[in-house]
Amino acid sequence: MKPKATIRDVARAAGVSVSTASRAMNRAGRVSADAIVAVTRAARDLGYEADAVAQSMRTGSTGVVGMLVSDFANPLYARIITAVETRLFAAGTALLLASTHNNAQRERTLVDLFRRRRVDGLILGPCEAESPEYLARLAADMPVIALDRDFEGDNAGVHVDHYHGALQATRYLLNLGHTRIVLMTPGSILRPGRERIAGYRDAFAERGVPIDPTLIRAEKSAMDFAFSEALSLLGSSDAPTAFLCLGTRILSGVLLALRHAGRTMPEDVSVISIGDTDMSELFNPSITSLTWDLPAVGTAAAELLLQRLSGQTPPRHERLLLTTQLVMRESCGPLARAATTGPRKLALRPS
Amino acid sequence: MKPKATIRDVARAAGVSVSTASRAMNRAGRVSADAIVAVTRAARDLGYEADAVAQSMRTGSTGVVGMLVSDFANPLYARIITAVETRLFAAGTALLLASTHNNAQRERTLVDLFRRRRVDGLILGPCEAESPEYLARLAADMPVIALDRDFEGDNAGVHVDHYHGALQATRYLLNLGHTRIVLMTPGSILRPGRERIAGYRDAFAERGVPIDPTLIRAEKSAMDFAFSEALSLLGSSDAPTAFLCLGTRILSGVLLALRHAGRTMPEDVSVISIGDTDMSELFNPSITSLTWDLPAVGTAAAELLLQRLSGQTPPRHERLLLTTQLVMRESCGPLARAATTGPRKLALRPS
DNA sequence: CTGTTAGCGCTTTCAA
DNA sequence: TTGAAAGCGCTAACAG
Repeated sequence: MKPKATIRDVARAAGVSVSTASRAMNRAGRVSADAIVAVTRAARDLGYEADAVAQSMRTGSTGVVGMLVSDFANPLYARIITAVETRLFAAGTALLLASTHNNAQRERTLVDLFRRRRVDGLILGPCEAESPEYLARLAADMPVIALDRDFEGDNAGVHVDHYHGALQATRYLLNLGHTRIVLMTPGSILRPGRERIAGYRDAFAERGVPIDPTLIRAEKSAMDFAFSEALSLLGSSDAPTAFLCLGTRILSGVLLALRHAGRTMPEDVSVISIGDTDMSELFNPSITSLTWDLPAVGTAAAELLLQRLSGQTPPRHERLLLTTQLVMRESCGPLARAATTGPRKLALRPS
Repeated sequence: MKPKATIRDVARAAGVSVSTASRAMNRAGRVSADAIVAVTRAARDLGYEADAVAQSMRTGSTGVVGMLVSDFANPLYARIITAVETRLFAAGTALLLASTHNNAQRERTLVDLFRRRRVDGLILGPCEAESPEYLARLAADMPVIALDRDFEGDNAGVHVDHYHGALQATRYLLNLGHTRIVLMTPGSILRPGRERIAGYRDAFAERGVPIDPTLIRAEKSAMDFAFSEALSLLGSSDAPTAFLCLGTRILSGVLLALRHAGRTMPEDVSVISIGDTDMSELFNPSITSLTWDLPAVGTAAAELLLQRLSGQTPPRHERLLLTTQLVMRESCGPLARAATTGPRKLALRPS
């Protein structure tokens, strides 16, 4: 573990001063061709790598961006993060990643940690108990790009049009004759949750169909929670005939509940999932999915941040709205009379 | 965006010198209770946050660890990373994450980037074209924990016992009467690939069953690749009756191929998947899975690294070997004569 | 127990 | 075009 070469070593080897060495390597200011050649050679020979910490100290910029999401094992976030990392890498910027576990307390701790580390900017995914004021205060201190979060003041963010997504998906199910439609989405405190509930409500309102509020389950997104919720709903006298599962883990829980209750898709129950994962595509029957361009979210977020970092502070409150698509597959069917009134069918396929 | 308070401001406000302020906040050396109180108060009042960059500069340690995996959208890695992050967070260490896309060139670029950033240590997932010498050289410079990689010299790592895993899974299929068993795994250049092939071979050898090398497909792990490979195998005259799908995307590709070819599990073809994902559990039929404790891999890696960072350089070449388990589900069945000789059945379930 | 001082490695005025 | 020197914010000798 030999001590790393410093710029002084390079300067000495090249027979110039440190400042010339610095200028030569950064191609900044006026430097003679001779100096550039000598310094470059010396640097290569010594295996010199500029100390990013010292550079940060001097320049005030770390070349590091922090990103916080609730859970990066969630495939939806994973794809967004991948896109962010790809874009940042192209810009030579590193990514400091941490998970909030949907815990506001932890989020703050992490933000403080990142701030202390002098990250150049922050990308924040949705998190429980988000407070727009908190965000606004934070954004006053450093560039912040929010994903699907409400903002106060003029700040940048990337939003997905969950409202119209939920509207469209609910309409689709209503068109198939369903009215006992369960909406399951993570937290109504979060923007996506609120938007989805609004879309769902409006779809019902359009038809003049009254809403059963007990069918809106906007709480935890854990699989076991979704499982027990779905199971109890399915066991009720006026059981639902369709599920809008707007969370990866929620979908898993509902599918499991369906199997336990001996219901089949789409005969007994119609299901719409979220995000176009392998699961939705490969499941048998394949699952109709409400989705959007996940990588675009990540790329846009990174792009927005990079732009701001490069000083091109655009109109500040730049916001992107991405639209959703409903990918039609086999998991939805017209409402079967039998499913709501007649005796319940037993398991139709091996479970 | 008010300028952040520095330790000088704190010292002045507390009426002490910077060094006393520093000592008070770091609880290092001898400091009077009075000083601690005054400094703590001043720091709080000023909203002081120590500049981690300056601290790193001075102490030589950044409190940041770098991690490189081929693809963090892969749910298996995602779970490992989650565990790593959780453990590191508990230790106040941050995680710099990047994806190699299984590209040796990119891996080196990233390692250099991280080194320049003076990360305290590195956790490296498997990557194509890994070279043990490269790793050894790297590890001479900084603490490196390798995951499922071959090492030269004495270095630490966490390994999964893919050999016995593949052995056990292959035995299981052989016991069911299968001999036309396809082994699909990412890259035979990587340790996991090599180990699995060895386990597969040895299981056949135990029975004295000859191996058909064309059934070993250890190349790319892309879904479309797996799909076309599986489809062509299924279309051959002596089609396989079982698939060992040792990659998340590989499983997806094979399942899709099965559907396209109109084969059903487990009647026509038996399938074993990897990693205990929702997909394996929820698929219909549920899929027998070769798995291991993913979070344990991450926790162990973080632990090993943290240990080394804290100076307790243990016997150096500390290596952990994790065992695999075969989770029995419904996707495997005894070899059906009809499947290999008689006319092929058409799709049995709606696709 | 506390203050003074010397840098960590780098970039960037400022003069030459 | 180049070099000398200052100093980013912090910690750690060292002297008091």
